[in-house]
Amino acid sequence: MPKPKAENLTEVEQRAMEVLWSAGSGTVSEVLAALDAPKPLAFNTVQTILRILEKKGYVRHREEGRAFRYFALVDKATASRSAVHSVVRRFFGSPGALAVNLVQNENLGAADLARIRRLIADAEARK
Amino acid sequence: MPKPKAENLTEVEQRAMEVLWSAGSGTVSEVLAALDAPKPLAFNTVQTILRILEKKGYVRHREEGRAFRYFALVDKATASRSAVHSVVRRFFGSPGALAVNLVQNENLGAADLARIRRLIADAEARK
DNA sequence: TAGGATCACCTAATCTTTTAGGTCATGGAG
DNA sequence: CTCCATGACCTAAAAGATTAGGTGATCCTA
Repeated sequence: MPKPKAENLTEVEQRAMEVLWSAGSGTVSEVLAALDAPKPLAFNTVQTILRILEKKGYVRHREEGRAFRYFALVDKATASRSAVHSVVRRFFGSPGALAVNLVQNENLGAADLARIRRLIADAEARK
Repeated sequence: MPKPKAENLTEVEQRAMEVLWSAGSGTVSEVLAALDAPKPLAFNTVQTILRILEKKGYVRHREEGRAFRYFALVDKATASRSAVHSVVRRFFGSPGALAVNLVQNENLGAADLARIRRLIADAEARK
């Protein structure tokens, strides 16, 4: 996809991106309406957030009548991979170490465990 | 137009904590010496970082001669769990979903995979 | 056609983070 | 005893994050 930014999403930025990811796109009004945050933000605040996201390269906009319609440039999978890698780098050293930690300490559900078991079986069979 | 903020570790704060975690404790000078950052920081800069960490509750200090010796109040496991939970909350919904994602997409090493396989086998045998 | 709603843009206030200078106290070297 | 290095404390400046007011343009409706 587009340019990978080393920047990280902040809290409100994250929530705004979440709206765009699940709705596909949004005007300022639409994002504002979809953001049922603890406190409702002002129209101008959402507008500023989207402008900052655009400056950071996370979204672009297209004119649509009088308003701007915003589209995510970075998809959720990319953003989540970047966030995961940041945690891995800071605390675990490798993705595998994080995975081990999760399985060991987070009391995962039986369905998740079974799914992981099958993924590993497949991987090991294929090698 | 104020602004509150969740209290997470930032980049330099993280590095300073890393020093305390691995050394057990440290004075400003010791932390400064151990921080072989890209840029060497000023003594006063490290001092400020430690003061901020103390205000945030991550460390405490004890007088030692003329200097302060700092100790981590939050251990690395706790900080890493908090960082992982934040990523899980923002992107995955559950720790299991993150674990599945890692096993599926991150091309883990054979040793990690084997370790996870054994952890799951144990867990499933025990239930 | 007047009035309100919607919107982009500009500006700004506040707060945090990162970085560091200045001041003053003290302890050790000469 | 004097001087300097070390250290705590205070202050602050630059940058980024968060929130929002003000302004003027434009569109919709009565």
